[in-house]
Amino acid sequence: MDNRRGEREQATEDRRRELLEAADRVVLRDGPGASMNAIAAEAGITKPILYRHFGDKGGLYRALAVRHTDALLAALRAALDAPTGRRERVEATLDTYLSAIEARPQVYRFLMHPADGGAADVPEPPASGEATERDFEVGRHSAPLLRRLGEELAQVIADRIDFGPGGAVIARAWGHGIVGMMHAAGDWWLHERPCSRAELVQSLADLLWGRLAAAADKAGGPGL
Amino acid sequence: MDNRRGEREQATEDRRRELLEAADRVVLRDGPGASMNAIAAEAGITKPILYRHFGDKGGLYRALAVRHTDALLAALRAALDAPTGRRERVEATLDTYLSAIEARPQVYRFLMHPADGGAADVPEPPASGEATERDFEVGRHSAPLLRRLGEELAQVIADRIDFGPGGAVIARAWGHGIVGMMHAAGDWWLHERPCSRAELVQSLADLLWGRLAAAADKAGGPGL
DNA sequence: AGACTTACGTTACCGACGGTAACGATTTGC
DNA sequence: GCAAATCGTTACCGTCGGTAACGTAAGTCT
Repeated sequence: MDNRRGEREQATEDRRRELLEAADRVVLRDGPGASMNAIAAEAGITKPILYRHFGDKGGLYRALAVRHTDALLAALRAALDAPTGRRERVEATLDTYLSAIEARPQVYRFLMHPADGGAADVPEPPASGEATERDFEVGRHSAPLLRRLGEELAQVIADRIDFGPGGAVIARAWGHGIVGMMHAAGDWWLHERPCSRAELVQSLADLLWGRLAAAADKAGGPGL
Repeated sequence: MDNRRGEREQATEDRRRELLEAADRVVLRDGPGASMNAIAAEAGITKPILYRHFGDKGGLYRALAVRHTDALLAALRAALDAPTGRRERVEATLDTYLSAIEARPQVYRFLMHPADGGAADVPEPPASGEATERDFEVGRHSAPLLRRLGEELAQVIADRIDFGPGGAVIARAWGHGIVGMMHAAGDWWLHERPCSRAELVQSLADLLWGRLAAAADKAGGPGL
């Protein structure tokens, strides 16, 4: 029985995995606007099973997001924990993040970007009208993801940098701020590719290193 | 005739305004999940009129967003153009942004935050199921808004700071990065209110001023 | 004045979506 | 062999964004 029970649980977990992989495929193919029907079809089953496994669409998405996020978080943590100087660590972390979103832009867009129709050939539901454009409700969850990253970074900062009293709040402000900077700059960069990854890393690290304060005013500028 | 024509145009523009105000009311009341039907009802008309005026939901949203965004942009530009020192200007800009989102959090959430149900009493469509949770497709447009802010700031930076050659790209990276920082930190702050506005402004300005590079390691920390 | 255009407004509808109820199979345990 | 639980289905609901078709009042032309 325990045996049986264990086998069952194992089986359902395997099933879950399988469904998640199918969902992954569909989301990567159809973009964030993938419908539950489409996912079910890809998995070779029908909707109610999906709902039995994940409750609702948000549940499925959450499971999907956790999968992808954990890998990214692990990579970032590794970069953050490298035994090098602070500047090198910051650069490595930025580069790790940018590498990740560069390597799997569709995953990135799915996780972070509310909507964009990351599909190659079918940006919108094939025929009929033109834009049912149901999102995957990604927006509902992308913020939590960024928050998670921000809190994580805040923790690292608080652990390593000695602010005075009340430093915890500063560390959190910095954590969220830096994550937001990375996110926004990365999003822009991924979209326009105006420079190499290394150049962006340098620019952002320079910004974080106070180059804004140190930079000279423009010659012919308005004076200040 | 020209007279007539002018009157007509004026009338339709007034109508547009009126509809936008109604939409505004509904969005502020029902949160970003407001439906076209609800907006039409609030305006005392029916859907097709909305569609004739704004094309589709995105059009309505865009018109709504422009209204609110322009004011914010103007305020930010004023702060950015103040005849003070750079640090003061940065602080003033941050403070202006935070003041804006603090003063009208619902508007902010509508513009920037994909979904959250900013409503006070009716977070989700009253009866029936529980979560139809159609967003206002805000996610589709919040990115453009942030992009716009980022480009705007990039322009200011490029105008005022003298990078070497290739400086335009650096300025844009900084512009988007800083806007992202402001956005993420502001979002976190608005949500948790962990400190006063002034404190957050100081923390972020310090971050931008290179305090990360200058800060001392923690005493008992892992060494670096 | 009476026909004609033009804009405004309506009702009624479409297809797709998220989500669920109700009903078969098929395996499991006694 | 037989009940129970599990896996899967079909068929459906309500809501949504969006549109076609139709009516109506007002200004325009002859």
